[in-house]
Amino acid sequence: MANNKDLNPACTTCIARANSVFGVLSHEQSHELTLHKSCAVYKRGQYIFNENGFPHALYCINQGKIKLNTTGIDGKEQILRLAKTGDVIGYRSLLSNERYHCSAVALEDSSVCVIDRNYFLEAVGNNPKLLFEVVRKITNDLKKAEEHIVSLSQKNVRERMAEALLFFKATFGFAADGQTLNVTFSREEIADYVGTSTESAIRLLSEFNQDKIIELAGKKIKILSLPKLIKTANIDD
Amino acid sequence: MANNKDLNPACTTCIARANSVFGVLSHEQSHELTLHKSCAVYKRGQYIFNENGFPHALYCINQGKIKLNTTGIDGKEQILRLAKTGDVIGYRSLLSNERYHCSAVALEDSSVCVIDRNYFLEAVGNNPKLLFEVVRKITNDLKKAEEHIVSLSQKNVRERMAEALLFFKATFGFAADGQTLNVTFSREEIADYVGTSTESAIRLLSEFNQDKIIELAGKKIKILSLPKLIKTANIDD
DNA sequence: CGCTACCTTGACGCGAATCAAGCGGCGTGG
DNA sequence: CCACGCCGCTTGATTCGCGTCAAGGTAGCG
Repeated sequence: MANNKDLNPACTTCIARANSVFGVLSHEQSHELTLHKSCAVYKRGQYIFNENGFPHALYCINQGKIKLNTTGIDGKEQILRLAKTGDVIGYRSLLSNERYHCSAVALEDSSVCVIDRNYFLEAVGNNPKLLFEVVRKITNDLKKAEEHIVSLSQKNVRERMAEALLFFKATFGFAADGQTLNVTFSREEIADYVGTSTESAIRLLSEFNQDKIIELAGKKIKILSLPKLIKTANIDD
Repeated sequence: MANNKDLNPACTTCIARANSVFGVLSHEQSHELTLHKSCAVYKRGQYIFNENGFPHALYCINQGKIKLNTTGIDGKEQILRLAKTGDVIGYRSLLSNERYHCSAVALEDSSVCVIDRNYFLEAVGNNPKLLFEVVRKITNDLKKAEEHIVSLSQKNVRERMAEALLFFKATFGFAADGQTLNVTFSREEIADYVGTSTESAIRLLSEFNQDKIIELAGKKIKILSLPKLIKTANIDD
């Protein structure tokens, strides 16, 4: 499924851990965590886990970007969440003890730590602080999902496209130039987040380009005017 | 805000508790819970809590039906979740320690137990079983929200209306006749769940009525053919 | 160098929102 | 007790956003 590199970075010195839910672990606990995980590398497009599969592990992104998506009508994909370095994925299904209801796919070559299921469940059972961290993550996911519901219900595609770009920026930030989104999607993937057709996504992006809101260079998207983008997204109050 | 009735039912003998997250409490713990809550009655349309307010309590529905909704563009409402007897509401904001991002409104006259915030937070901190119950609830909310996202993205209004009726049935069940939905909404409320205009909701309901999928009698909705409804909802696999 | 996958643009048609008008029931007050 | 007014429901006409189909163009890769 994925190339298993020899290197297995230690959680104690992992830069990603600080921003992750495991930031609350003591040095000793981090060391123990290292003993119960292994690290794997996934190339762009490879699956970390699969819709309908049983969860056997928790995944912590050591370095990279992941999308969580699900297959809807006629095989059309819907991107539900995005994850970056330091994020964990797969906790929802682990905690609810269900099959995955979405798949995790690498958006770029990524190295991901695979944490043993039973170890994780024991760890959260014994460490309320850690469990609360995970709970905070899930409540945040729920909040974002419900905001997405309102957008899909009440906004038009143009507004949702602007929102999507703002969401990508909030999640992955900018590249070194401080303007270009630090992530690349195919047009279809953007459509899969916005909830529209690929053609409409393309049309809107090139409209934004003409309106000098963004600047396109292949898959690179440079945001020229954040205020214009916010206004286009019709974000109130 | 609400008429505070004198009666304060004991959690130890509460029928609703069995189906609620508090089902895992011991007799003694239930008794302690009784000491940290009070019961209030809300009439149809009254607010239990309000968007943007600070959470001071957890609410457990002793008897009744509640909708959780949020205000979007131009004041248009979006129904995000529904709750019935035995359900708790307000846990998301309590656990994430944020303001409410939606309001809770009584769909019918309801009696609701108000559980002290600090007591609840202590209780889940000391009782991993209870916390896991709440986590299971949130993960389920997240799953349903994400399914709703896919529907809003990929299905047309007709399919979503059929899904909505199925969802109402799954949540509140049937009345004594085994066919009529055990809940009544205004046409506008139905539209607020489906994510459409009131007029479209009305048109679709009367189409379903003509197609003998449902039968309308005022706000009562009788489901004549569950299979037809499922087919109309275009539920795959 | 050619194939494939992705991107782009145009034309067309339908679904559904919006606007507008009328109906019916219910509560209130004269 | 009836009249009035308000609110929710219903239906029709019109408009237009956006999805779909179709036809290239382009870039990366074997």
